[in-house]
Amino acid sequence: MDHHYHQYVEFGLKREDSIDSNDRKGDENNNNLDLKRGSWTVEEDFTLMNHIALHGEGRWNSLARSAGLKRTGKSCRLRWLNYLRPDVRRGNITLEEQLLILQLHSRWGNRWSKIAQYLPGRTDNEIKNYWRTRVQKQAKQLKCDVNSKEFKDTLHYLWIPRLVERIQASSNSNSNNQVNVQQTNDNIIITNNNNIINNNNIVPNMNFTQENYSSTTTTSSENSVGTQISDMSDNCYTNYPLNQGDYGEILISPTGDYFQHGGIFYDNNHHQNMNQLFLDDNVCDNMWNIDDMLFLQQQLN
DNA sequence: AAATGGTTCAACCGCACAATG
DNA sequence: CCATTGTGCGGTTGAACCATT
Repeated sequence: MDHHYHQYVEFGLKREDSIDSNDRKGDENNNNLDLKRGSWTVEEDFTLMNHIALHGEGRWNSLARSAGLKRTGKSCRLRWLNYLRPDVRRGNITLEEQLLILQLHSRWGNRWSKIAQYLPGRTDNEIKNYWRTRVQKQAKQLKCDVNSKEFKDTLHYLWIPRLVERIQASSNSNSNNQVNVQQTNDNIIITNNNNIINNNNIVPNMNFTQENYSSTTTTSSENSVGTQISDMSDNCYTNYPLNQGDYGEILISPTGDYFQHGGIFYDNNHHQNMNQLFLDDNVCDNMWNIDDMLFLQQQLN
């Protein structure tokens, strides 16, 4: 079970790092000695959400000041974009998302924000973390550099086909959206009904040979490199220690129509996206279907 | 039960660039 | 132009969590 809100554990400073030079400049007229760092509290989150709901986002330094937050503008921006923003998706990275990340990274490298543009609701930070904690970890276990040809081959010939296989397998359990995967000498073609996805449109230099692809589709996670490739999709993002109720009980009215903090009530009809932040777990699963992949293909063309 | 080591991910930093005046 | 301020990005950190001993 995934939850939208993680835990709040600290109400004080965790870090006493020096302040970013730009932030220092930006806050010279403020009292930067009061600047707070470290984890955001529930109160701070609602102050920020309140302020943005009323005044919009942007101009983060002045926003931080006028909202009364003892934070840098940068910190407010980051908190909003990576966490509080209503359309931030949380929870498991789906198979389709994993496939996209691998493909787009092979095309653009560490252009996290660019990659994130193609994964709605995912932040560059989250994708970067996924890459570092999952993909780089695999490279480490294979005892090869993440940028080496050896590892890239492993990605292309083993990992990605395995993902495609799993996507196909999961689609087979849904008879309304069956996916077929065919391979040519040059690329993989994913189809559902009359639609076609040609992976060459996504990653021009990613080719799969018949031999490589067929071998991986029949040997599951075993592979010819001699090292076990763990199944990334099974162990990611499983630890969300705080129940959503721990947060929601504070905020959501018994009817679910309003939530409130500090005496300010929010009309669910006008801020339903914010409530969705706490309530909607269902959105997270199967968001990317084959039609979305087709849409992506069109966008990339 | 306690210690230790590994993992995760939110938050930070420094820098580059854009916008503004 | 130049200086200042604001924004965005990629890399890095470290507290909390988890697994193992």
